[in-house]
Amino acid sequence: MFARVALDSPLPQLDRLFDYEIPEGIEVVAGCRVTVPFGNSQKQGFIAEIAESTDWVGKVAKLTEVISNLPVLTPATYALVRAVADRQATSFGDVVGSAIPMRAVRAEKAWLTTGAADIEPISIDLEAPALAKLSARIVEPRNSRWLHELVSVAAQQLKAGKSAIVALPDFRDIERFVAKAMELGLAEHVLNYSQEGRTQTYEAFLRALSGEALIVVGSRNALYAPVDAGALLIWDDGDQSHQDQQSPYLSSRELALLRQRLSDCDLAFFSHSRSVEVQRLVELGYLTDSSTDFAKPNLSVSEGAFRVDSAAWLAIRDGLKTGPVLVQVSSVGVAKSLYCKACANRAMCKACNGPLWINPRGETKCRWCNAFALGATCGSCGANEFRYGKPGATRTVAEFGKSFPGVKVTEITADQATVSIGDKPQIVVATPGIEPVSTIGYSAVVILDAQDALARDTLKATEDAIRSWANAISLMSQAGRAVIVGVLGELGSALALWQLRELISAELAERSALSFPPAVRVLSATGSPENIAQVRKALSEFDGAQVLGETPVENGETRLLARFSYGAGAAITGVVRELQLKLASGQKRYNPKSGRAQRPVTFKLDDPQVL
DNA sequence: AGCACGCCGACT
DNA sequence: GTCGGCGTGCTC
Repeated sequence: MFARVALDSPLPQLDRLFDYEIPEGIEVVAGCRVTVPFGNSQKQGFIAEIAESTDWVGKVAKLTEVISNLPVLTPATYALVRAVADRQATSFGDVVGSAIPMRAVRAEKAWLTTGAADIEPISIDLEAPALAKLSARIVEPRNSRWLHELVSVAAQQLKAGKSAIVALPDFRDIERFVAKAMELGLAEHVLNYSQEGRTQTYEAFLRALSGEALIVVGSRNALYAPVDAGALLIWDDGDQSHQDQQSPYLSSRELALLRQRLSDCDLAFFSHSRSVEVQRLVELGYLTDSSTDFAKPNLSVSEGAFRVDSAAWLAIRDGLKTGPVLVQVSSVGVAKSLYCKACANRAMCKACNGPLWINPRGETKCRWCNAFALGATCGSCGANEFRYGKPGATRTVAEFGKSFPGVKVTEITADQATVSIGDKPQIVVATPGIEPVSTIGYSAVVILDAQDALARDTLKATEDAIRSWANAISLMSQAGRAVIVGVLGELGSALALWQLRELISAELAERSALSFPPAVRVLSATGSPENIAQVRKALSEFDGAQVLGETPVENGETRLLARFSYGAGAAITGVVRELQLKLASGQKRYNPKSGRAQRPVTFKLDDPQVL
C-alpha cells in the first residue's frame, strides 16, 4: 500500500503529493500526521490519500514514522486548504497550519483515552430570523440584539444535528457570544475555538474533530474547524480583524465563501452596516438580502459648527438623566497633531519627519518612529511653542470633566479591556471598536470627529466610518438618542434615515466606476526591483491583468500593483505560481526585522492595505 | 529548505 | 592539471 503525502512545507516547489510505501504491518489511515524521508532529511506531512499502487517510476521510499494515527486532516479540511492555497497562490503547507494546530501530545493522549463526552441533544426553542441559504442580513442596532440573533440561528443547526461556525472579529465579541449562549442554556454545546496556548488550542480542535454537533465560535480560523457545519455565520465581515495579516492573507468572508461552495452548507453575513463586498454579492444575486424592517434608531446628524455642538451637548445632558452616555472620538491621546504658534506649520519629528502628537500620558511623541520629541523646534521657522491640533480622547475627557462637573468621565483605551460597564450615569469616551457594552444600553450615543473618519486617506474610509458609527449606535438602549456631529449633505440625510444599504450601494457604484476593489481584484508583489521587473514582464505577457503601478517601499524594494477581473483569478494564481517557482532558486531575501528567510517576492491577493 | 551536480576562473 | 565559486534542478 502507498501513502500520498502532502508535505508540511511552505515551499511552492514542494506543493504536490509525494508517494511513499507503507511498511508491512503498519496501520495507517488517510489524514494522519507522518514523518517521511525527503532528500537527505526527514520532513513532516499528512497522508492525503492511501492508494493500492503508485504512478511514480523512480524509487519509492518508506514512511519513517506515523506520528499519530489520529486522522487530523479530514477530506473536507484537505479540500478547503487546497482551495485556499489555490485562490491565494500559496502552497498547501503554508495554509495547513491555520487549519490544523500544533499537536499537543498530552492533550491528544488524554483525549484518546477519555473520548468524546456524551452530550444530550438540545431541546431549546429559540425564535430565529428566517434566512435564505446564502444571505446577508442587516441587524437592528439595538443593545445585544445581534448576539441573540446569531446564537439563535446557530442553535437551529444543533436541533438539526449539525454544527454551526460563528466567526467574530475580536475576542471581546467572542466572550460576549459565549456568555449569551450560556445565558440561553447552550453552555454544553458551545466550543470556544479561539483559545490561548497550544494545549487548549489543540483541545478545542480535537473536540471539533469528535463529530459532536457544536456551535464553534472564534475568529477567522474557526472557519477551518473540522465539524460537519450546517451553517457558517459571519458577524461584521467589514471589520479589519477579519482580514488575515499573514499568509494566506484571506478574509473570513472569502474563506467562508470557499467553504460554503465546497460543502454546500448555509452561509449568512450579519452586521449592523454592510461591507461593499457583501453588497456586491447581493447585487449580483449570489446572496439574498434577508434583512427585515425595523424602526430606524432615534438619530440626528449635524454639520458640526463646533466639535461638540449644541445637539451633541443636549444629547449628553439629557442622556445622563437616565443612564450612561457613549462618546465616540476618532483618536486617542491629548492632541492628534501639533502646529507651530509662529508660522502655523505642522510639527514634525526631527528623526524621521513623521507627525508629532501628544499621547494619553501627555508626552510629545512621533507617530511614526515613536521617538520622544523633547525640546522640539519648528522645522520651518525654529520657534519652540506649539498649539494643539484636534483633541484626542484624553483631552475630550478633560473637557467633559469641566463641562459636566460631578459626572464620572471614563476614557477607554485599547490596552485596558473594558468589556462592560454598569447602568449608572457616566460619560464613556472611546475610539471606534473598543466601546464597552452597557448592561441597559446607553441612553445617548454621540459620535464626534465624523469628518476626520471620512477624510482618512484610504479606499475604505467611508465604509469604515459608517460601520463604526452603526456599531456604536447599536450599543444604545431602545429609548436612546444618537447624534453624529460633522456630516454634511446626502450622506448626512441618508444616515439620519438609516439608509445604510443605499449608502453602501452608492459606495460600490463609485468603486466600480473607478475599477477599484471589490469591482475588480488586485495583486501586489513586493521584492527587489530586478525580481519585480520579472513579475511585470510575466504579467504583461499575460493579458488578464493590468499593472497599475510600482511604488518604492522599505529596504530598497518595490511593490507592484495590478488589477484583474474575478474571472481571471484562476489564471492569475497560475502565473504567480510559475513566477514563484522560477524565482525560488534565486538570491536569498531576509526579513530585516526578524532576520528570517523570506520568499524572494511576496505576493498578496486582495490585500486591502495597499490601497 | 538542503543537497548534489556541473561548468568556469585562480592556485599548489 | 585541480579546488571551489554558486546557478540550476531534484527530492516520492
